[in-house]
Amino acid sequence: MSEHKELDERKKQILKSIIDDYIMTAEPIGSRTIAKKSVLGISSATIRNEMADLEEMGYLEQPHTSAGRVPSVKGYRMYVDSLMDMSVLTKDELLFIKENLEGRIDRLVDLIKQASNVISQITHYTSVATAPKISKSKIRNVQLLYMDPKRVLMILVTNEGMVKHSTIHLEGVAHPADIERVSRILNEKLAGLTVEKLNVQLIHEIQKEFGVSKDFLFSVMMDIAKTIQNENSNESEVFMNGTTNIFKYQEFTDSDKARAFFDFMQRNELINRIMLPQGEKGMIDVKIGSEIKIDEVSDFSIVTTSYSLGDYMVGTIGVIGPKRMEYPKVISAMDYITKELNKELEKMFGEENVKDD
Amino acid sequence: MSEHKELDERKKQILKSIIDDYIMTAEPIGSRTIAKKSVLGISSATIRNEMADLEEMGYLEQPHTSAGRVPSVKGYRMYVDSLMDMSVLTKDELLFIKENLEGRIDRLVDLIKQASNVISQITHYTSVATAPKISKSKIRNVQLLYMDPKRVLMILVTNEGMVKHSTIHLEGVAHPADIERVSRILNEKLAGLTVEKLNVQLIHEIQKEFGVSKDFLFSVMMDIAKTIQNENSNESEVFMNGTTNIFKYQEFTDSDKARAFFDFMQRNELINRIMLPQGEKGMIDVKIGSEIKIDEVSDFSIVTTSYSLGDYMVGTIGVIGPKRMEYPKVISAMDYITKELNKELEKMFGEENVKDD
DNA sequence: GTTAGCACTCATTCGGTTCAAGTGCTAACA
DNA sequence: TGTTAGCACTTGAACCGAATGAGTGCTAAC
Repeated sequence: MSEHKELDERKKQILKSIIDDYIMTAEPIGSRTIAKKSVLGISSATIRNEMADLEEMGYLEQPHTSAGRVPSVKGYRMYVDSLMDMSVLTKDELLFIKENLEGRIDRLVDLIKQASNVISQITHYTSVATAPKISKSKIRNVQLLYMDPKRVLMILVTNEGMVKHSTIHLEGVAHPADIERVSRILNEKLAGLTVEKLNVQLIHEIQKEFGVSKDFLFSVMMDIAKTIQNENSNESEVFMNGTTNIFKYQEFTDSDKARAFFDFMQRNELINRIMLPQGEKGMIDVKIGSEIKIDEVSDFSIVTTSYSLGDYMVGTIGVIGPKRMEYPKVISAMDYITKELNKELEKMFGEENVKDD
Repeated sequence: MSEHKELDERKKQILKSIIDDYIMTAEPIGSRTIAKKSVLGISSATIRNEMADLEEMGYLEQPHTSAGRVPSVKGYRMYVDSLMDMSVLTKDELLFIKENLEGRIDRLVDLIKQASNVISQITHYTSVATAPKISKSKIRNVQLLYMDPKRVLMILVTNEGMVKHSTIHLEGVAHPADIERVSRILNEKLAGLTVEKLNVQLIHEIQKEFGVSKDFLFSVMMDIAKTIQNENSNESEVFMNGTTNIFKYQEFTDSDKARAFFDFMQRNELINRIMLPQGEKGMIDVKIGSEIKIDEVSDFSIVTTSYSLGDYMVGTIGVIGPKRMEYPKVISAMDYITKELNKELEKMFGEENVKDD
């Protein structure tokens, strides 16, 4: 019974062994198993004593008296923070990632989807990604297209080449020629601006200069702002891959558990909550079970990190899997993939942004 | 033992009773159950005889000798084709559908997604919809935007107001002013055309008239065609709702079955196969178990129908659920929702198409 | 043609036994 | 004092056989 809370070296080794084993088997680990596998020339009885200590300290739990031990959240925490071996991806994995991310993808969202897809294939867990938020993005081009007397189609291209569109419903009646004229004016006046720059002054200015209807200008600008800021609302669009991987892990073969998982994965607001960017840039954030603070996923762990371009476009990618996740593997995969993704983003949009500023 | 294969009235009644019951309970149905519930003043022994006949004729099956009977695919087929009562949606359901489809949706795909969503909520099964195919659609507007010396963004608006975009990679180096000029020319020349009209002659014509680079024109046109025809390739984009409803049905609580279902639902090529438009316009197509001809879903039934606008835009919506599906309810829901959807599409795009022709 | 009655089948349930894994504790040992 | 062998004890899982009961098919009588 160590009277301080610091774990001595041997306890650490034992804890690590238990967790390594548990991650592979999902079965409670007994003292004999560790005694046999561990390099420490130590009997099972001694290990039993140590395990009792570790349980008392809160690193391990016992499903029932005659079963082996299972890691607690605190145990996993310790494991992730200071016990686990770092892992390296195999040559094949690195190649697989590169091949699937480099080059041939033109669209921002397709790239993100692909990154998510790659992560779930490499890790064998479920991966989630949120679409990038681009509130600080500049307007490259705005175009209004006459649809019918009551509707105008607004197409917006941001500096990154993202294309958004929406339909504007008119109060009055419009003529194609008018719409086209306003379209030209707006394109000229708004190009290069960020959403924040769209304000009442600007409307006045344009109105004065060109004599365009104030109401119409107002609804168009509102629409543009909404269209961009949709991306920026508290609910981002979410991409998922490998949800069925959950069935690979015995603790979720029970159909109630699986169901709970799928139900959770459909709840966008909750997914968004776990996907809030955490920590500093480039940091990989690990949350284990109850640390997530959402009851529905207290049996899971999530590993998230954010991708970005400069500081004006940000999104999050993550992995969700059982608490006994292969943390080393997931972390190294996420790290590498995020870097590749960032590189790719830089390639796609990097230079222009520098150039434009 | 009726010597002809035609079922007499009583057998039909019994078969219908059994299937009605089985749909509700998913338990094999015994002769006593039917004797008690049925209006025919007939003893269980007689029903036993009839059931034996029905089994011999292939309408029923017996999981094991001491169990009740279960409908066979042939039984369900008979039920769907001529036995079942038609159902009517409740006032609340009709209202729910109207409220969720009418008005307030601007975008084509959002409307389809919403229809799929509504179907899964009304039926409590999984619903699937394919994005509309629009190969015969006309070009309303084409625009090229200079991105950087090697890339041009092409934005295409179809007559229905669908916005598509893609990035064109250039061989040579382009100047913004050139791009803009070509953009104007193309917009003028291509507006109102269908994809099929984009051919080599047209390229020559434009080249002659404006002296634009042939290579460049060619790659832009290819891109436009590809962009529209993507929609028309053998793999449409698929929208799904209510996949987790599968857990509601006891025959799929077994996690292997659930897993098989989810695995299937991820296989786009298979979903596309079951979603091929069947039968005539407005027809509701029911396929039961093995009739689907895809092993992975031989435990399911699917009900599909297509939505359309004129004859140049078509997509399919469907429901997938257990073979013991509530066919009457699903069929009436699909029927009503498809009609609402078509009305909505007509409202969105109907008049203009007439006008443009 | 219908039905009562009965012997038979067979999946499911339930209690009890055994089994094996694992523990905690004690006592002996280095 | 820390380590270890040994042992009694706990407990979930697996196995087994009997009882249960839903349902059948068949026979014989109506």
